Amino acid sequence: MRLNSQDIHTRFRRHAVRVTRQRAAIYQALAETTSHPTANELYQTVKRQHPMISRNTVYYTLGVLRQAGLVQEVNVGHEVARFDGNVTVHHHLICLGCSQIVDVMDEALNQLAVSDGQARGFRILGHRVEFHGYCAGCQRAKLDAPQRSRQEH
Amino acid sequence: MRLNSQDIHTRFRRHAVRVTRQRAAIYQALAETTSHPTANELYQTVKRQHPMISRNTVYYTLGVLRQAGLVQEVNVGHEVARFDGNVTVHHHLICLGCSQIVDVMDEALNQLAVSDGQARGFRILGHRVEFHGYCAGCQRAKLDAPQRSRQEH
DNA sequence: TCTCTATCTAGGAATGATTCCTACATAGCA
DNA sequence: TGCTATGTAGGAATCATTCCTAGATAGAGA
Repeated sequence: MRLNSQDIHTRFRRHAVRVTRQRAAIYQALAETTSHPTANELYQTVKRQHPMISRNTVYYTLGVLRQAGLVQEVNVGHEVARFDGNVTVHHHLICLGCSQIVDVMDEALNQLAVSDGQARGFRILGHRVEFHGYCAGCQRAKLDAPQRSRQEH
Repeated sequence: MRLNSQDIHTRFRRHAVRVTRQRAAIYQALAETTSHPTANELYQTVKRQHPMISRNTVYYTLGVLRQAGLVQEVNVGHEVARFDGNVTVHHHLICLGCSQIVDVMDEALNQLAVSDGQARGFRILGHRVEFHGYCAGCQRAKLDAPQRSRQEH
């Protein structure tokens, strides 16, 4: 989703986040994609408009935006951290073949709870569901390739 | 759960995993705890009986055991990888304060599915639910401490 | 039980994501 | 508009994990 700079300014200030060109560009890059880019991918994208931007700024900014709740971090296995501009409650479908992450919005999944007997005194604030499998493309690719373990991730 | 070396031998061979003292010790260490230790914690534990063991062997062995399905890897946020000797289907309760991970066994959680409309052609093999919150200890600690963001992980 | 070989182990080096440090730049309050 | 707390760039540091390699060993087969 393309955002204009006024939108970004308003959102940032509402969360008490200082607005800089670099931050706006990073947030914009994240808002424009439904893939879940890594910090490095965002760095590469933003560098096209801001050739001087530092990788460090990208990391720092993602930390700021995450703490402000403007951005979400998604982690799959021990892979590199990925980021998601969609901060509504949602879940993920993860391809074990190509590591792509697809958003799943499903009200039923938002209602899950742990029985009191198993909660062990935890105060639960939220939950996240990850579905693991193979996307359509990787299923086709696997027809020719040898079987690999399901535990590979 | 304390396992004798015959049990371990049988399990390993059933999964075509070569048995060595180092591997048995690592697997034993994992079977004896319900916490979810990191590779380094396992290294420290095993080193007490095998002072010459290399950290590399721990990593390599955990990889072998994981591929064989004898061990599960659990990842929370972008934190260090943790391991779980419980390979039955189960889910996790994660403390945002102290990062402890507690197992949740709940048949209802094992039955989740994604609606066809959202599955986007994925063939789903499994799923995992993570509940995030604060354990009893951290709730008490927070009564005195200043509030921290829920997004911190 | 013995031999042989594929696989394991130890340990050091390499990798790569992320964080730390610091001097200069700037957003935005007053 | 000026001032100051905060952000940025960029280089160095950290640290989990992986790679590489020479010597050790599990276990299949004789």
